[in-house]
Amino acid sequence: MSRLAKTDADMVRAHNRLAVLDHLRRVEVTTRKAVSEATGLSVSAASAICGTLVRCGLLEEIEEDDRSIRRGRPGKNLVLCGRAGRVAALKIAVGEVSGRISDYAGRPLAETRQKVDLSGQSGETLVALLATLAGELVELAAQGSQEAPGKRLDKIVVAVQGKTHSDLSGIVWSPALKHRDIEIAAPLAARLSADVSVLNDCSLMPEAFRWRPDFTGLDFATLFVGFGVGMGLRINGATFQGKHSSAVEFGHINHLPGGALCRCGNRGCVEAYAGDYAIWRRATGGEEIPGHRIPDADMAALADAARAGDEAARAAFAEAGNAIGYGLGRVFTMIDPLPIVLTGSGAQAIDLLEPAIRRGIRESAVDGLGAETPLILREDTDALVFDAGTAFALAALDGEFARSAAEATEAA
Amino acid sequence: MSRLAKTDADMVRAHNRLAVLDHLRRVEVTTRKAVSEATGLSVSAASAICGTLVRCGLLEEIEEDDRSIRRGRPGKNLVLCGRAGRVAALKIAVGEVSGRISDYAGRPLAETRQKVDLSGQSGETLVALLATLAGELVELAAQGSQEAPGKRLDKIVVAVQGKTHSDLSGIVWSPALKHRDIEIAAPLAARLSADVSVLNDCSLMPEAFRWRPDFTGLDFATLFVGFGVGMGLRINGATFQGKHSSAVEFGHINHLPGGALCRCGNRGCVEAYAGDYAIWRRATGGEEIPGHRIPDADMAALADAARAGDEAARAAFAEAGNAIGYGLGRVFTMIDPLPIVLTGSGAQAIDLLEPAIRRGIRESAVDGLGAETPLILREDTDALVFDAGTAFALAALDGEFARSAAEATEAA
DNA sequence: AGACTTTTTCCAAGCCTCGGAAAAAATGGT
DNA sequence: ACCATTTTTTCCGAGGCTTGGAAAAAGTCT
Repeated sequence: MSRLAKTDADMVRAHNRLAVLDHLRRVEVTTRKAVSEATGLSVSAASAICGTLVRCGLLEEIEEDDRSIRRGRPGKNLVLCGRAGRVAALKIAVGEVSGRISDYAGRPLAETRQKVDLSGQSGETLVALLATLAGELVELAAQGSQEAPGKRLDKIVVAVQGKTHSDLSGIVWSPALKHRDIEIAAPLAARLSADVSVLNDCSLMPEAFRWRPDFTGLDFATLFVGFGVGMGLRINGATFQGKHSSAVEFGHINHLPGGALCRCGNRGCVEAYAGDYAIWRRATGGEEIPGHRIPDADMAALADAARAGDEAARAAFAEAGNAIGYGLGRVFTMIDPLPIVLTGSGAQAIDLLEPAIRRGIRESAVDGLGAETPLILREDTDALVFDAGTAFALAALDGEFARSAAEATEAA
Repeated sequence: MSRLAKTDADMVRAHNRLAVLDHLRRVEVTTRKAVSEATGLSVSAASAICGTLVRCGLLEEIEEDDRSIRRGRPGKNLVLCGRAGRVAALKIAVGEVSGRISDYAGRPLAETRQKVDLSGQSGETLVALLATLAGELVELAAQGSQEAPGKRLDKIVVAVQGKTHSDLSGIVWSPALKHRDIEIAAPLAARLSADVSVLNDCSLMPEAFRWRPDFTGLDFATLFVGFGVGMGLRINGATFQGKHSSAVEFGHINHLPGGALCRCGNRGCVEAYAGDYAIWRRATGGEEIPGHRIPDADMAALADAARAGDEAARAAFAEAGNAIGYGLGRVFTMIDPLPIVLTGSGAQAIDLLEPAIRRGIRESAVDGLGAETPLILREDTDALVFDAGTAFALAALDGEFARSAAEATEAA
């Protein structure tokens, strides 16, 4: 009925514990006093909460000879306890699955990658594949350190190229798979007895910067330009998740009515100009959509040709940049001019794209606002997705721990 | 530093009081028991809070012979107390200022409207004009009821055509005014000793539905099509406010690269096809932007001509619908397919626009998603803006009351 | 070794909300 | 007319969390 729910002491406790955990995510190491200052809690309350979290096993006190020449009683250093949990970020892409496992402190423990032809696979096979991948990661992590062998995962995030359900339960459609509507979260959770969330890779990306001090309070967009074109948005401090498609389908925002043919069946989408296949066909004079994915090496070669003066290649990249620029201009007009984090093969060809991108923004945004927006390059897309999935998982875990707060029953 | 702030008993109290007030905004009349059920608070807590709010003068108990044939002790009816405050919604448009004053219960007390040539006015004159307008409204309201004469306003919302500062302090630019960067909130607040917020009219519109049960939890867009084209968004239960321009500049989302000339100086904006002036020049074969605002009567006549079979007029409306449709398709691709509340002169010509709008959405959104989205007409734009401004003001007032909670010192 | 400084812990107090019991206010049956 | 029943409201003690100040702890400086 009512939109506003009540609040009580339990929620106060959970909220404040989460505030403490959130602070630790940002600073790595802190003291009770610093927690008090960062959160606004009284020193008594901050100290009490820290004490509880240490007893819960979420935090631990470490001896660290900071030895800054300060007088007075030195603060006890507190850090997140890696042993409190484990999360995995898995990634489903065309012809490949990969993943990273991290401990509760966010330290990566292991990564793995596996080429595999997914296209014809059923949902069960895919879930089995992911379960195996997760098992491998746990195995690899166990080799690294001898403690807590065979420990289960607490939370798994699956990042998928393509459209996912907004309830994080599975895949609606993916270019990596022939089948549609594949349920992932429930069956994978049952197999691994871990919480599973399935999200679109691009819309997840802003999570990678969740605790980065230089991005705190900043709204920005992540832009993937490669075989497809996708976007993630951080607005008002929250990562945007649509109700319907879960993602900002930037690549399918119409660029030119009745324009070039896109994989989605429509005409004139941004992707139909800026996707790898679009740049390729434009440079090679085709109009069809290539049946195969253009290898990264081929795209790199094409970029080099453009740099060497190949006119068709130059024009193809310029047209791609123009479509991206107009798309960004449209987004900026709607939302706000935003800094852009760029990744994918487009980041490698940024020298060819940037002038056209900025010109496109200038021509399409009111007062050309946003044409000078910062462009931050992150060439390693996989790392970005792993960072994002891990942050998403850890944030969710923090929330659960803050709520449940199982105080460890200590001996004597 | 940290993004998460602490919570304490004060915030719990404020939050729960706000939950009670929010419930009352939705139901008009309630009882302590019903409050408990709606908010999730225990009956004791709900009763205690209601008691306090009654003593604060925000709520009052009324005798109402509901006389439904129920046994048991009848609940005491509670309603918002109109005398607890007064808010005004003012509107600045091209050649006109208008306003409505309402009591704390949201009941309109008076409205006024005044044709005036604003274009060359300075900021001081504009503020003086608004102050006079507000004074008139207070006067009119005092005539209606004899109690509390000369009572001041608690909160004023100024809705403006054009771009406003995101801190709600004033106008960046408006088609109604020649001057730019006009400070409104501070000087008007000083004159009237009331809190003042300045917002874009279109982005404010979703607030009109804030407490409407049929819109609760629903994301939707409000679309104004008239002399300009603007949009308001309600996303994830919040009315979207950009950091930079405060508004979704839907009218200036690019429709066709290098297309028709727009008032903003760019080419190909949606407004350059769908604004009154754009439809007019297209129908009359011009390419220039008319120097004057096309009167509503002329637009109505043009629509009638189109209905009577005038080909140029039909084509002009169809082209406008197409641009709107592509614009919506682009928005839907980014955000989500959303129901649309349509207002402005475009609502009067919806029969001419709708087919082209839906075709445009179908051609530009992925899978044509959103082409069948509900289109809700609200022909009275002023009423919509007043509703929205009033709701915005009352919501802000509720928040302040819930926080401050000045318990009235009762005699004896 | 003693004075000083800074961090941490401890304790009583204040606010909320909660749950159950008691009171209040009306209806229905005998 | 009176008593049992039903439903709403109020009252009261308990529990939980934060607060502020005092006391304790753990170093540095002279």
